Amino acid sequence: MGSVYSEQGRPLDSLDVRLIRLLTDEPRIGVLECSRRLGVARGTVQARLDRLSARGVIRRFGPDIDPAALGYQVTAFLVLEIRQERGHRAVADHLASIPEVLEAHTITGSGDLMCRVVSRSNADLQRVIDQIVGYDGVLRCSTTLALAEQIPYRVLPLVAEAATATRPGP
Amino acid sequence: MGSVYSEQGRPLDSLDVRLIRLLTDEPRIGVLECSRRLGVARGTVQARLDRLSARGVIRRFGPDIDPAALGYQVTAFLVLEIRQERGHRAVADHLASIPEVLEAHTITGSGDLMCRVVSRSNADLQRVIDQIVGYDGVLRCSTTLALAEQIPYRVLPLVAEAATATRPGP
DNA sequence: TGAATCAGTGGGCAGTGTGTACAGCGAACA
DNA sequence: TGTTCGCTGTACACACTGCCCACTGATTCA
Repeated sequence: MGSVYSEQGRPLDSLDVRLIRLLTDEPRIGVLECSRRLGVARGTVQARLDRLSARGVIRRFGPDIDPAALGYQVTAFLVLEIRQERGHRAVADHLASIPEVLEAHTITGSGDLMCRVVSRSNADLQRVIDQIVGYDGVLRCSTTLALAEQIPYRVLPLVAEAATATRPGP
Repeated sequence: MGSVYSEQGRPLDSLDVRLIRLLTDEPRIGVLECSRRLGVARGTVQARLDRLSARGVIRRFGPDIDPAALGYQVTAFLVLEIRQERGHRAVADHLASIPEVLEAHTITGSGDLMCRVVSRSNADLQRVIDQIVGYDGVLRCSTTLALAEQIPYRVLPLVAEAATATRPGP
């Protein structure tokens, strides 16, 4: 069946990539400034942005919050084993109620759920973990601390790749 | 020693939280509109934003790209074991050269590096993994597929928590 | 081959937001 | 008690936005 997204309309072209890169580097600039930097008409930039948003490539323009700056300097990845008879949903709801849980995925392998949590300190992490395993749908929790961020989250290289990889042949 | 961030200036107050929430929900609105919605003066919003940026709480306002919309619908977490005698740096550099690697952390536990990668399909994931283990600094790679996103990445609850947790007593 | 469609261009217009400055005011602090 | 700091309200010049139009060039379709 492919997928909802697989059609992709037309793939990204180099202007899309340059636009995304520009906005990533200097997010506060407006459409007009973009058009000047990219050497195209303002309407073009506007149309490209509309299309990228409509296609879902650009999800939002929200502020990017740094948990560390809020005092949450410890990051950990937890793999949970759950009582499968109750389903993932209940556990996910429980996790969602804990602010320190930043994201959660169901996974393959020996565990059932993987989540990313933050805490104020290693000691504070214990409190968060206690909260998570306090729920009786959670059987086990194995914790992996993130020591240093070798590659901070990034998408730009992927965007560039997506544009070149799907470039139609001659 | 606390940490670089531990001082935190003053903690977030409720206006900060409401501002961040507002900008998250409707990122395209400007400072003036924010001030109207929040019922404060425009200068106040401007000052708060400046402070939040200066403190590093708001990292940027960049566009949030959805890899799935680019055709990268498979997400996986890889745990790498590396030749430690060469250090993490070389491996991290290698990983950084692969667009499908979205982030990477050094970790505690039996592995050395954990990274998040995306690919166009399960078959395509093999290609990405081959690229990663093709580098001889990488000894082993254990792969965990992310099946479903139970909690998409979020920070808002944490922001609210940070504000209430540090609220000064009466 | 001719018609239609679509993306891009360049221009204009009214309305609105931005950057910036300034004076006044209340609360916190020394 | 005086100072500092954050917030308010106001003002002004400038720039940008959203929206419109007419025109061009390329591609698709009949």
